[in-house]
Amino acid sequence: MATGSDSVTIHNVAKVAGVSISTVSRVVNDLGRVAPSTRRRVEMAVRRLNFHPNSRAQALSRKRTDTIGLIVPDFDGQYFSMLMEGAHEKARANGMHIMVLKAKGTEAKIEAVTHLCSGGRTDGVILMLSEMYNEVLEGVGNINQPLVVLDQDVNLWRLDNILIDNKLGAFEATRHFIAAHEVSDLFFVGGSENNVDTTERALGFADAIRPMGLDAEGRQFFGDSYSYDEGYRLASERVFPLIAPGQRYGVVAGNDDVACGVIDALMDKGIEVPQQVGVIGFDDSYIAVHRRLKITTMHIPTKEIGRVAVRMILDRLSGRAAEPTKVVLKARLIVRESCGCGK
Amino acid sequence: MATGSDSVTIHNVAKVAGVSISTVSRVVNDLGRVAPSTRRRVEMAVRRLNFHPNSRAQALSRKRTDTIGLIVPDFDGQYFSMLMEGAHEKARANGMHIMVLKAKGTEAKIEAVTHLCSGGRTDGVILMLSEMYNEVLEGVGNINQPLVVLDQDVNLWRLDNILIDNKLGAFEATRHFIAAHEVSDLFFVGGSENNVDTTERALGFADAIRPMGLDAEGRQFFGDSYSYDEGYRLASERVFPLIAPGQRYGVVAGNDDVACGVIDALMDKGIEVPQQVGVIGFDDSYIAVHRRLKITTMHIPTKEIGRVAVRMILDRLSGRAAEPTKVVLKARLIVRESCGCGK
DNA sequence: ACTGCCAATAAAAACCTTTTTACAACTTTC
DNA sequence: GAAAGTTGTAAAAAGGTTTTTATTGGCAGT
Repeated sequence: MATGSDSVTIHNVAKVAGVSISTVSRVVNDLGRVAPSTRRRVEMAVRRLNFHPNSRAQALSRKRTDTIGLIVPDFDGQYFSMLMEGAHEKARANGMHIMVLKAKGTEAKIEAVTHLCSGGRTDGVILMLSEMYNEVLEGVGNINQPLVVLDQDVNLWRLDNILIDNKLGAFEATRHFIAAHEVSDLFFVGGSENNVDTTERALGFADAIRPMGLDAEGRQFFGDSYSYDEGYRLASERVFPLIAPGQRYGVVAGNDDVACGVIDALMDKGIEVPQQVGVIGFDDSYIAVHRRLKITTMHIPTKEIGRVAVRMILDRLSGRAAEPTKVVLKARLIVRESCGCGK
Repeated sequence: MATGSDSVTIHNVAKVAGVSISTVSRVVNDLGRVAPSTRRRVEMAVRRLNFHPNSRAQALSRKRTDTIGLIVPDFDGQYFSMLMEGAHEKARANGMHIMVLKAKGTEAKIEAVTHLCSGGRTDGVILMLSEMYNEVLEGVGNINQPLVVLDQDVNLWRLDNILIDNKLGAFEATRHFIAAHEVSDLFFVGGSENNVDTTERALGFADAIRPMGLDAEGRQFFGDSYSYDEGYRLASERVFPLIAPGQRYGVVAGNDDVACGVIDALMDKGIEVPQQVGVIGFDDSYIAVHRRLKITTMHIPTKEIGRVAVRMILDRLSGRAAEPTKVVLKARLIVRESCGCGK
């Protein structure tokens, strides 16, 4: 059906319709006044020639690419998928596209942002930042495009910013053990102590157990990373020795991977999970519902992060937003089985 | 450090260096002959002004965007992440970018391809196709860009094509039960019977059990979809009644999700997995190693698919490739615990 | 009937490169 | 020492839009 062979330009349409190219442009973009009869003739020509405006020329002329850059440290995991989902949805709904770049480490991130912004490859950039944000943002320097930073509080930099309230999330997870299960003691098993998420979550945990007269000291265990193996190791070596028979305990894990490791380690040691020790994870990742024991976890509204990030860029592009905005999203407790509820 | 305020053009550089813009272009792109002294002056000016060629203008002039479109039906799951990983890696290594589009359903896919190709938003497109490929490819019509189709054999369409040998994969999985475990009977639990992957895998399964004198009839069970719940249901209702005590069985599942469902269902019925019934999954997804019983599964080289897809587009763009190419990649058995090995 | 205004459209400028063509100023070559 | 080739650079064209400015014809007001 389509006539193949590309490159039918606005000039061709103009010639066929017997008008000037500016008239074609006005018809196609639906602006300015055009006589109904002229409009009809142009539309006819557009259809007949199967004209599609050359987006490269449009980009040059309009000084924008209708593209938003999304820079992430990694493609795997629930987080990226959901972020992508939200960002893509919002972007497409506004005629924009998403260009994805992976950048791990400070240097790579600086390079990625610069690469996208400098030549005007994008109209705005969403940057997922983990540690070392100061170095990255310094390296990026004055950017000429809207930049939204995810996951790190970059207050000082006067940038749009989206955060998850990790502290509150961990607080609520811990509170669930205290309020809904009669635990006598609680533990936090995290990822790396250098990871900001972990430290915030640990803080929320500490806040929640304090009213019980418990001190965080000796109840928080950190490892190398957010991983199944670290969870397994920490639970075997640190948590297990503290479990006394006849008592009920709660473990708040740094994320779902760690939670899985913790559960399996305790089970391997002969502890009954969740009857004797309940476990709550973090992130509500895919694995939380794909195990025999469904994991109670804190859901992070990652899709919403993606949506909001794109909205922020759109707002800034359209001049709607004036001041840098910080949006803090709440994590939500999803009660399943591993805490001891239900089953 | 960067002077902010964008829009320093090649003209500015030319003026500062005291040369013409064509000379600047030749220096920046490192082509043609330029006197060493001139080169030095230009490079100096470039650095001083912090000049970055406007990529929009480049795109218009060069008639390419250095962007490859990646159209997928879904963002979640291992498959997308790994595909992205491979495609991004190969693309960036060749100065190209990846623009991601989600399109579910025939109409949406046609629209996505057309949208990307027609206005020259991309230089080539990778299209992940599930069912109904004829409708999609017909709707797309004559395209003016390299198009690589994944996962569906589109031989007739004279397009570049990447496939996984599902039949062989299932054959090997089944053979493993026969060769390494002394099973007396085997079952295949798949997703939907309309899914091409499923039917191919079922075929491989049938081929493998035939030499044992077993017939596929009554040994293959299909459900609505590739899901945990379907696996659980089919295992409870169809497989479990066929299990006799004292015998050893093997189940080849349509994918890892289904495998998980099968395992949990059988365990819930009191069957010993993997001692009495071994299970092998498909896809080597994340969940395969994040359960208590590690799942033996067929690894699909998804990252490689991404790499090869980009390479194909690059080859076609550079005119290296002449004829449409079909690449068939093999799935690989990853032996873990659920088949009965190891543990 | 003339000025002034408005609607509809055309013409031209701008966007910023890359690439082709043109042109000097030197080197060779015979 | 003139014709032919080389080298380094400038000028101009091309790429396809959008947007601004100009132009035309028709019509109302006086």
